[in-house]
Amino acid sequence: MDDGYLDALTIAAEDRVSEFSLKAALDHSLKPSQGTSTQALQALSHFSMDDFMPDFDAETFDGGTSEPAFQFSDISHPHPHGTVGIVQPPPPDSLPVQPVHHLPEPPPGPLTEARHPQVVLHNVVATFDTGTAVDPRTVALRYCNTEFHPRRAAQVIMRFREPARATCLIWKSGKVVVLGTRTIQGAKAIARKCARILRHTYPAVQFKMYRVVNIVGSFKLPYPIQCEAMHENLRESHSKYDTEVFCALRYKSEDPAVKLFFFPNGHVGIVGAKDATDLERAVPVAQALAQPFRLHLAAQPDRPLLVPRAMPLISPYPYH
DNA sequence: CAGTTATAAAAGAGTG
DNA sequence: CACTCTTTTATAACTG
Repeated sequence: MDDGYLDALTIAAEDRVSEFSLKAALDHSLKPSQGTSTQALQALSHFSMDDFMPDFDAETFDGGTSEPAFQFSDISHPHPHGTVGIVQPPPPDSLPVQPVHHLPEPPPGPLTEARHPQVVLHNVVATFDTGTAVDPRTVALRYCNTEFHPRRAAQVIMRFREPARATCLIWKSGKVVVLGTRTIQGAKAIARKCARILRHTYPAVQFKMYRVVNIVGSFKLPYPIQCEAMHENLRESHSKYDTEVFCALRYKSEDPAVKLFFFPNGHVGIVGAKDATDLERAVPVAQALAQPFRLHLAAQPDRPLLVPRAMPLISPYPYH
């Protein structure tokens, strides 16, 4: 590690430029012999953390003037399908977030929770095309909070401060993958933010072909499940249950086209959803599949319970 | 406590 | 040409 590198790191720390970005730039793009530590620092120091990740403002963002493709309607207005029955996970150290939109009035009865388990959205994956060739190395050099390991992968990783761990993967073709947001609208906001940031360097950057490709969510059934018995009752092509490998029953749903994970404690994971409707429709499907195999601990004490090998149910549940 | 197991999805370079 | 890798995310049992 040469002196120029250490100097650059020191000054970078003072300038609030991230160390790993500078390090990546030096390691993968620049040679100390060329005196490029200073060069890299100069390039990076043009951008402070706030320049790089300004708070999103739907009113001023991109103005919506130069490119008709930029529409803010989906940010300022609810999703066409709404987010009925879907809530965001509560932020740490705060009260649970209530659903944004109105839920239909639940039918009377004690099983309200069982009839309307609330799906929590955990991750959204989306893609878009800037329509312009991008040099990953240049992007890694120009912006802080980017990561580029050309020997490991071809894309530049651009991480965002808000929401936490929101990430964009940028390829030299100009195509971008957006990851890590917990709302469908948030993914598009990050995508647009990425496009705007790239436009600093590549003025021709557009925002084309945006689409959500995958949504991950989960919900809790109010009873434990006999996964072994459930698996035996399902078509072999659609159900996989091998506790030696993974402790959940994996179910391939066709409508909606998602993968469901049934955990013995009643947690159900949903992956592969394309929109909020897929998540909503997965709930009754999962309920119908699991209901006949819920554990009735107090009902039949004489019958031995089918206990999954890898996950013994230790504590009794208050369901009869 | 971190990593492994499994899952979807996109991108594209790299490997067999 | 078909995979693998990389990234994100929840879920939970198990290993080091």
